[in-house]
Amino acid sequence: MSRKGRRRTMKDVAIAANVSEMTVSRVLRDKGPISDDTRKRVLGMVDTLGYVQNRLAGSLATSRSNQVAVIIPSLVSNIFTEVMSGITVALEKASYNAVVGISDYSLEKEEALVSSMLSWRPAGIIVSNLRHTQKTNNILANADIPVIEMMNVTPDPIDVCVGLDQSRAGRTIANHMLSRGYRRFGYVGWNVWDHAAAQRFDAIKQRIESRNLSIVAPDLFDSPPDFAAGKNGLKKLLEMAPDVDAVFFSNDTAATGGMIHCIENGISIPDQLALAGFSGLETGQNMPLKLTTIKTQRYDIGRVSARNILNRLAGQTSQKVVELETELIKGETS
Amino acid sequence: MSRKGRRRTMKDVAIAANVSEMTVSRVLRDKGPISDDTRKRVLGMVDTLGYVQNRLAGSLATSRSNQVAVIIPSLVSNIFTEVMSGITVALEKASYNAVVGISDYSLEKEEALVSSMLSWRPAGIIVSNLRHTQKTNNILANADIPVIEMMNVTPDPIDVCVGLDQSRAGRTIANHMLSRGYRRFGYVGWNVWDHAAAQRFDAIKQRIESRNLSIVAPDLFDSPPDFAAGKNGLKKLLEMAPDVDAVFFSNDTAATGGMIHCIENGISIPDQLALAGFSGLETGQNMPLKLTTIKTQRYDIGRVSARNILNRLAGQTSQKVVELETELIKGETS
DNA sequence: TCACCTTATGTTACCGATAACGCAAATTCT
DNA sequence: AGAATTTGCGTTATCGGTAACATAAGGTGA
Repeated sequence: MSRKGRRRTMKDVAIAANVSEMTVSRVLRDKGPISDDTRKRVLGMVDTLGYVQNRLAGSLATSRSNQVAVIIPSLVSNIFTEVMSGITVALEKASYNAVVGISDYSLEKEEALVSSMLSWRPAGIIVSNLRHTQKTNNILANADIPVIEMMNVTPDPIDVCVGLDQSRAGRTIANHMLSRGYRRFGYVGWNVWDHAAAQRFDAIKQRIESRNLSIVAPDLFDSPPDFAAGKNGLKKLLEMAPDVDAVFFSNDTAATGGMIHCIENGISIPDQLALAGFSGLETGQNMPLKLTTIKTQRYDIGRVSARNILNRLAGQTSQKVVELETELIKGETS
Repeated sequence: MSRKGRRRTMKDVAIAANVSEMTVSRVLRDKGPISDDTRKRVLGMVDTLGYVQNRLAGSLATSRSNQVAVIIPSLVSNIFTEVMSGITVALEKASYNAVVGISDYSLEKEEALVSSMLSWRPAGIIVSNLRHTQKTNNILANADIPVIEMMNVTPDPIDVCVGLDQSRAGRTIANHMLSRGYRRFGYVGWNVWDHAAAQRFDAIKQRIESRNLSIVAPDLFDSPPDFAAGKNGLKKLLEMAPDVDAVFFSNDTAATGGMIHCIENGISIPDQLALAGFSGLETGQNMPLKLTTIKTQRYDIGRVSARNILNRLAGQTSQKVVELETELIKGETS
């Protein structure tokens, strides 16, 4: 318990309990037959000495780890915090821990994070989206541990992908808005680095142009759109193109900001302007007008990704592509 | 580069480059004099073999690590995501990584996380708030690494605390609302597990009662209040106590939800009802009415906590208590 | 009673890196 | 030119655990 001096090791406990280090190890891992007497003695000494396992050594010896590396682009968006909840809850049940890295939507940072995290020899790794640097792809392909690419799906993932069909989601929301009769479209979003959002936008644009209509999509932001950016973005968009009658946002948070802009400026929704978001966050559904959006299973993406890793560590196989359903929420903003 | 076979080690690289393992190690860590020729040969082999360092071994040998453990109560609240940003940005500059654990506001989970994370021998640890189980306190006190308790301040932290004076913040906002002339107060929050919120509430209550006024504070939630809970909580509060003229929320997100409730129900702010939040989130300041709140330096709490650890690892000492300023935002909701 | 199986523990050899020290060749100094 | 450094690299021991095998004591069945 003393503050000074070097850290306690198994040897200290072993000597104090008058057994071998191996016996201490066995007691702590509940392996092999141990007499009640020794167990008690060892655990007692662990406690009085304040011994804390060194998993560096353990993991090195067994080449096993209970850590799963997770790389997400951002913590600011509620999307990824919900995904993280799904992951941590699923891992926790199996006494695994998530080690999180934030890439800030930068593929270079992602590459650095992947290298750095793999050097700790995690049991598995979860990365976001499908686009990576060539080197990242290489490293992941040779990592020899389960690799999940989450959020999006593709026929040829590095290992396994868990997510939703972003293009189909884009088409669905576009079709809905078209079917509601809107004809002059705008887009408030940020596609530069967010490849999934870009994919949705492309699908939206394609649907709209296939009807010989067009969509105003100015490049408004240099960072992922949050509430304030959505509010401000809509304002700017309306200055540039005052006649749009429906606006797509790249996410619900931005769309909610847009709704506040309309409320503040007496723009009547959906008569004057219709709004559509993406994600189906609680907040959007609790606004004065329920937001039209696509509901995604964010928590489940995390949960399923984590479970997939755990299952495979337990020897099971899995499909390469796990697609989760989305659902159109018609809402009151369109 | 081959998929099969065991992981590459330094030995593989050493043999391939025709040098000793030590030389490979030196090249990779940029230590000691190495001829350009050897360096090139080694790095080339590292690349072609796809060698990834094993930091378990390295860290074990040096008993040094570039990981900092961070335990936060939740990711759902924007507060902690901003704190996390501050931490990761600060650590990143020094090539350190944060390893995050979520305690879900449970002191028992926190205890388990602390044990688990310390077993990986991080360079330092950051925990949230000041209240921990006795065992957690013991473990942290004996951890022999920098320990930061963040968000709150106390004269006797385990090691160092970085945060704000929650009680003073509570008094400040209470004084402001009193000075605006409100007299029938309500509170929408969740104090059961969030000790910092409870501290603020106690201070608010004390101020109010010192004026011989009272505050209606029903126990409305069993989970930290988010947007929907704030909206719903205000509704319930007003059913129970229709005559309140000012409501404190335990955070801005909930207060924003409350504002939406008022907008939907034609409750005029602040004439009929005044609202006060806590945190000073962007969103609250972008609502139709700027929220009255206390602005806290969340990003800085994270940044300063991380820097404090880095500085002390570099041999510098620091004060035990680092208090960050708060600022009253008078807003338009009071 | 003896071979045989449990049960409970100890011994030895590693896991994959790095610290500390050693030493030859090349360079600089006097 | 010979001594003193410096440069460039190798050897050995060690970090703190665990797998695999060994071993001693006690119980069991024929």
